[in-house]
Amino acid sequence: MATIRTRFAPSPTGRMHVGNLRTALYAYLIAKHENGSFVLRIEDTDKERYVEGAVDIIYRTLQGTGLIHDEGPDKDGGYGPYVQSERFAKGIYLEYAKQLVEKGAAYYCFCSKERLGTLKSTIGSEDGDEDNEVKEITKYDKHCLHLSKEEIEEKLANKVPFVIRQNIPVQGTTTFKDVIFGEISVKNEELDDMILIKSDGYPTYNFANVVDDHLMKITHVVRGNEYLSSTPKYTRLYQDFGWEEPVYIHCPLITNEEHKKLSKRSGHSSYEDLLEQGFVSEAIVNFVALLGWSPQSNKEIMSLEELIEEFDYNNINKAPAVFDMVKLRWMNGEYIKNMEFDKYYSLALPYIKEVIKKDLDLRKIATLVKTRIETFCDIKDMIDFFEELPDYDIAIYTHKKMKTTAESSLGVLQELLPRFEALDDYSEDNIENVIMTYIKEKEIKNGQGLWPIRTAVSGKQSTPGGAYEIMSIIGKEESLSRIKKAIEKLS
RNA sequence: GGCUCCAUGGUCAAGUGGUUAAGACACCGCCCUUUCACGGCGGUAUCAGGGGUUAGAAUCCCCUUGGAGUCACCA
Repeated sequence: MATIRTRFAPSPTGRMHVGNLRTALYAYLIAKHENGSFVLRIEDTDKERYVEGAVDIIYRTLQGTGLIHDEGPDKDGGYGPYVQSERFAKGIYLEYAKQLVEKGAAYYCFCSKERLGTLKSTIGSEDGDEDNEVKEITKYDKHCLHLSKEEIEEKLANKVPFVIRQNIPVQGTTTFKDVIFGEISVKNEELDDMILIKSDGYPTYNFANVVDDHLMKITHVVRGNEYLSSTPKYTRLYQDFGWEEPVYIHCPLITNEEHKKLSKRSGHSSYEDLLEQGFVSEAIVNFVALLGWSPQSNKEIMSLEELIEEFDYNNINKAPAVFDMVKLRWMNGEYIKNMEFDKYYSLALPYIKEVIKKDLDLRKIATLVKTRIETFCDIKDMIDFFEELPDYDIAIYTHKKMKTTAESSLGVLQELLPRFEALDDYSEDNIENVIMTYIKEKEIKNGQGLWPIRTAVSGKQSTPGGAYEIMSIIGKEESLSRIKKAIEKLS
């Protein structure tokens, strides 16, 4: 069996959306599972949509997720160039398009936009109150197919703008096979004579894709389900060229909560957005891998290596999957909890420093919060009280389960204040000692003694860490000040 | 609207003719506990509907319904 070669072929149009990332991931996993090659190809045939810097984003994303390509613009594997605009410059696409013209499988078309406009027919529900989405549909009428050789020559000589269209037979059906969806047949009459070469000379995505996949010896084409309906046209192209078709793997769509395809516009996250939202790269990859596929073993938390080991594209689901942020959050929390401390600390530090300006033990704060956050962005609201005592309502001193009230709390704080004043070394142990001694003397429940203190020094109903940790972190001066303030409030 | 695809809990999903229909997230309860988390234990909840095929259907076929994708000189 030949070595598997898959490719990831993004367009440099902005950030990497999760659907795109998932496609890249699967392409990578399929190749790596079989020790094959993963190729990166930049599809920049649309100069209108080209975004400056987008290529860098692609590199950074691949780097960040660990989807390392074996070949690409920066790693020549003998099938370059790997950037379509460079391939275009070499005249590759036009050359192949002309081949098809020779064979009668494609033809020059000189129709104006205006004429094309007259071919449009409008569909859509005018009476539908809800979704009266009106669409225009064009099916080209093969008008230029019947131009004589002389007419074509003349127009070309006169520099009449032209495109090259695929000539799809009027009769018969076209069938292709997809690994996930099986055999799919479409009547040829349903297929439009799609444009292969645009009037600016550039190839369309569909054409460039076929030519490049063939030239780069791609064995498995991994792409989103949205391409399923254009695949028959690819099949025709392969057949017209006399090339062997690759194995198609159309991944199920990733949708939003409304079960609609994720798109930039739906305000949904790209990989970069997710990083900004405090997610860990590994968690994103892990989560996305499980959208549409699940391993034989019931494992959910899987490293990229484990994914490579277990991935089997025959087990990919057909149905679209909803991108569930809640579960991503959970998974991210798992990654954070299991993360080695130093790595965690370096990632968490910027978020901590955003709120903590005072000279506090940031490592300690980071530790307290490690098992409590799901994303790094959760840190902020959790630790703000270390920096400054929030304004709080004394109602929070009342806790039924702790058996505390504002009155009982006042008593505890007043009695404890002198002992805290007497204490110099605010280590956790010392503080614990002071408090527990007091609790034993008074023969009260732990909660009765601890709740008022934690509340007083934090001003919050819930906090990461307890009384000892908090006091030890904010130190003597601040602790006393907060307790005094509490006594004042409660009096 | 045409074409194509899809259909197991709220979500991700196992399942491939015989199961008490896994597991995870979420939700609820209990335990642990100085709060909140973490952790542990338990619970609610799924085969869209209708016909077949079969001794037996979540699994095979058909229809209905519902949903999605696509129909560009965008990818």
